[in-house]
Amino acid sequence: MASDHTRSAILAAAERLYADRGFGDVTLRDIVAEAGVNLAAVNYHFGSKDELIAELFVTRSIATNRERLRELKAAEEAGGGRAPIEVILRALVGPTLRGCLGPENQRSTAARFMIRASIESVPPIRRIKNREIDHLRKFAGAMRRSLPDRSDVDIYWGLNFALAMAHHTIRESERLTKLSEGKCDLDHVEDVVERVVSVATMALTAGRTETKAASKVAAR
Amino acid sequence: MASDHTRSAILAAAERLYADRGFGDVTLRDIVAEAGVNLAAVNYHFGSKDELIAELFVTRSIATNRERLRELKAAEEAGGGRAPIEVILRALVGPTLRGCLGPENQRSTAARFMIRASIESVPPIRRIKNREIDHLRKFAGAMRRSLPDRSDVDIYWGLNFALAMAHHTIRESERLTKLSEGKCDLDHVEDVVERVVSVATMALTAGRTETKAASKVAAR
DNA sequence: GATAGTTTCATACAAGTGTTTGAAATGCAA
DNA sequence: TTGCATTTCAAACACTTGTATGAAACTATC
Repeated sequence: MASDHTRSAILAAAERLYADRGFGDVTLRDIVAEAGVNLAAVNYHFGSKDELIAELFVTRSIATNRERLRELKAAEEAGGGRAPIEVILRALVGPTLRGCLGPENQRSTAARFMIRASIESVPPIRRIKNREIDHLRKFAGAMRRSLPDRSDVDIYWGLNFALAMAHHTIRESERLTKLSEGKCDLDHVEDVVERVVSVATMALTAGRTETKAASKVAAR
Repeated sequence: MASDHTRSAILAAAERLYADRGFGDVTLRDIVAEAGVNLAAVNYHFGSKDELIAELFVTRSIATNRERLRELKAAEEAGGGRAPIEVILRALVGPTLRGCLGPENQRSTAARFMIRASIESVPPIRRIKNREIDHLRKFAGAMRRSLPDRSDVDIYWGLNFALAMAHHTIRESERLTKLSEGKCDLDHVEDVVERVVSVATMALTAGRTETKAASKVAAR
């Protein structure tokens, strides 16, 4: 393999264009024009358009997942195999939020790309996301160890809600800013992380009889 | 206007196909074949493909919004202009969840269509969703009246998280079922509603010093 | 039952898509 | 240099897409 020049030029151009304009209206011709390479180069180097998109997404998401697991492992080792639930949740939602939020003008191309991927959900990306379950199971396991009294159902719901808050906040960050007339500050990412972690922790630790709603569920 | 037959056949066929196969790979030709009408009928009756999609989505979402506001208004009138926060949240997420979850084999076409719309987010639908802010403001107002001691920021974050949990649970219902190996039961919709309402209520009412994470946020 | 307005239909159009092809250029080893 | 594999390139291919057209069929009114 000579120098990868064409290959990485395509990857960079594609990520930039998808980040800026979404998957919907970026064609291979747009990408090769931006990269300054020939149209056939995409199929030569990647096989197909979908495989190009998949490679972009896989690269970024394994980076995020590695970061998540690194934080999780560090926390569990520090706690002798059992980490506080807040720390686990922070390892779960922190990397994603840090990767996608922050001052808009200094958001990396990678971050903007991942936001697009989260909003538009194109087939090759959906396929990859479906394989993420094993990764989530590791977090479910850590949460179970952290909260041995909680039922599996409660653990899964807590996990689900934590991801919900993080992803939805990313997806709808523009709308939240507009709705709150700028009062909700999404540029201080660590504050957002703490808000999400805080609520998810409450969801997971609240006594079953603390609220009418919760007890109603638990009583079934 | 004669009999609307063609027009409503197109609407029904389109909704069914979009619900089953998503927006990505349903063409006008698929729709007219399913509806048993001529290809040109779509442009004659709706102007364009996008306007057809928009009409489908608008119809369904104003129905949901009307139901939400009906519940909200009833609650506020019963409480003399101030409703309990749980009831407000239930009015916010209840209609959507009831419309989109429930036993899979008895989910209406409309429900499956709305799930698709929530997952795929195609341009004409995104445009409509952007106009939903005014509608959400009404809920923000009711929540402020219900919790006069809470800051606007907290209110908006609570609203955001409530919607996050509802929508994410709908979008990822399949994954949650798989992840939890069926332990999280999404068929009993009212239980799901109560879980979401319960967590959102905690998020909105928890004392600022109840958890370390929350106090950290409030201290800024 | 003729007429005007609406609706349907087969067909064509224009444009854009990802992909393939086969030859030309390039790089590299012997 | 020669020979071989890799990479680039322009061009064409094969299709699909949404939309437009103009004639035909229909419907209701007078």
